Amino acid sequence: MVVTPELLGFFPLLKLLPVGSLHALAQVSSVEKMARRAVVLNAGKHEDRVCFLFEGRLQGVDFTVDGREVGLFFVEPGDFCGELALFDHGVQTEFIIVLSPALVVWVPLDSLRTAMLDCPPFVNFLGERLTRRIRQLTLQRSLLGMPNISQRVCSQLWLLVEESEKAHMKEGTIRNPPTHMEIAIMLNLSRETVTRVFQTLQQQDVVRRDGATRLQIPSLSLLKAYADGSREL
Amino acid sequence: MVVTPELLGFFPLLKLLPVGSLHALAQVSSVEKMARRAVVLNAGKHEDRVCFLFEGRLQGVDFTVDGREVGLFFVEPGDFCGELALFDHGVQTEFIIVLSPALVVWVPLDSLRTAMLDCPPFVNFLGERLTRRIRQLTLQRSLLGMPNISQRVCSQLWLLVEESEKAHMKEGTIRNPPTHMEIAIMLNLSRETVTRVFQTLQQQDVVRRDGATRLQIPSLSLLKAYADGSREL
DNA sequence: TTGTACAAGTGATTCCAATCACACGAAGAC
DNA sequence: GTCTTCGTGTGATTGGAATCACTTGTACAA
Repeated sequence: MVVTPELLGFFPLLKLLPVGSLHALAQVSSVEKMARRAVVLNAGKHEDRVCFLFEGRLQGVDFTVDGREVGLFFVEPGDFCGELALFDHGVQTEFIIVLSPALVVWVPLDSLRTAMLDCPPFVNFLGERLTRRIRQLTLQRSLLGMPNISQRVCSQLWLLVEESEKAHMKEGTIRNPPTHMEIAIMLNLSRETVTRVFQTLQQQDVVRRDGATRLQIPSLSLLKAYADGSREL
Repeated sequence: MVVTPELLGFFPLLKLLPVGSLHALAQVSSVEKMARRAVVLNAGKHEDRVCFLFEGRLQGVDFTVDGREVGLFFVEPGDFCGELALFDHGVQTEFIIVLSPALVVWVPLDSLRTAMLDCPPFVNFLGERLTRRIRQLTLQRSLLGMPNISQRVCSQLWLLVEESEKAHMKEGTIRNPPTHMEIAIMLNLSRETVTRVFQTLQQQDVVRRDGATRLQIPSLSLLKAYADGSREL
C-alpha cells in the first residue's frame, strides 16, 4: 500500500516536519495490516524502522529468564514505538506485539534521523514522548506496589479508559479490552486471579461485558473509588 | 559554596555546553551537601531545578495510595534527576531521596532550558539519557516478573555492581550498599524476606559483608549464575 | 456441520512470602 | 555515660494468590 504525506501527517510527531521532509519520508515508508499476536518489533534486535500505530492496540512485553511474560505498556493509535534507537542506536528493549488487529506505518530509522537533524521541534516532541513514556512506566510500576489485587485491576482499567471520558466521571467504555491474560502480565498476577476479580467486579456492576470488543463501565467514579482504595470489594 | 564551570564540566551532559553557557550556569548554580533520608525532589511538585549528583547515591521512590513505598531506580554519581520537566514542563513524577550522604549541584531549570536551545548535542545527550532511563525502568520492571525471590535479589545486586568490574567476572564490590529495606521496595518484597535471602547468600558465600559501607562479592560469575537462574539456592 | 484454537470460568490444593512480635548490636545524639 | 534510632536477625502464624486440572463458551476456518 502506498503512503501519502497526508497519512504521515496524521501523527502529531510527523506533523511537525516540513512538507519536503514529509514527502521524502512518504517515499520510503510503508503501511501494513497486522493480525493479532503478530510481532511488531523484536527485543534484542537492531530494528531499522520506527512503528507508527494508525489503529488497533499494541503491547510492549518482555520475558524473564524463565520464560514468564511481563507486560510493560500499551500503545494506542497516533502513538509510535521503537524510537529509542533514534537516540542511542541501541537494540530494541522489549517485544512489541499486536493485541487488537492493527494498521501500522513503517518509517525507516535513518530517514527519520535525517529528518530530525534540522527540525528542533521534532526533537523536542520526541523528548516529550520519551518523558511521557517514563511517566507511564513509573505509574505502571507503582501499580505493582499495591497490596490489594482488585485495586490493582481497577487502577489498570482506569488507565485504559479513554481520556475524553474521564472528565465527566459518568459512564465509560474500553474498546477492544485486553484479555485477562494480557492484564495479568501487566499486573504480575495469574490469569485465573484476574478472572476471579472480574467476576466480582461484574457482580458489583463496576464493569459490564458488551460482547468481546467492548467493556462498559456504568460509573467511572465508582471504578475510581475502587482504584484509589476509598471503596473495597 | 561557589560553583565553578570546572565543577559543572564534571558532568558529561554539561560538558557539551560551550564555555560561555557553562560560565553563565555556574553563576546561578549551587552546591549542597545532603544527609541520608533528605528529600531531593518532591513528587507532584513543579520543581524549578535539576539535581546533578556529584557523590553519594539517590533513589527515586513513589508511594501507593495506601502509603506503601515503591522503589523505582537508583541515581549514581555523574548522573542527574528532575530533568523530565525540561521537556514537558510537568510536575516531578517521583520523590528523590538521599540513600548515602550526597553532594549535589543544583542548576535552575529555566537556565538549563535556555542553554539547551542552541546546543543540539545537549538535546541529543538528554535524549540518550531519557532513553537510558527507559531501558533501566523496563529492566527493573522485568525483575519483578521473576517468580523466584533469591533470583530477584541477585539480579538487583548484579545491577548494583560497578560496570567496570563486570568485565572480568571475578570479585566485585558494592560500595554503600542499599539497606535491606531499600532493596525490598525495589523488588516488591518485605524487608524480612530480603534479610532471609541475604542470610542464605552469605552462607553460600555469594556475598560478604565488609562493614556497613561495603558488600563484597567473591565471585561475580556465581552471582550472575544465581541471577539468571542457571543456579539455584 | 465439525473441528480447532483461544478466552474465560471454577473448584481444590499447595505453598510461600507477608505479617507480627520480638531480640540484638552499632552508631549517633546529648 | 545513657538513650534513641536504625538496621538487621529470627521464629511462629496465616492469608491469599499461584498452580493444577479441568469445563464451558465463542469465534472462525475448513
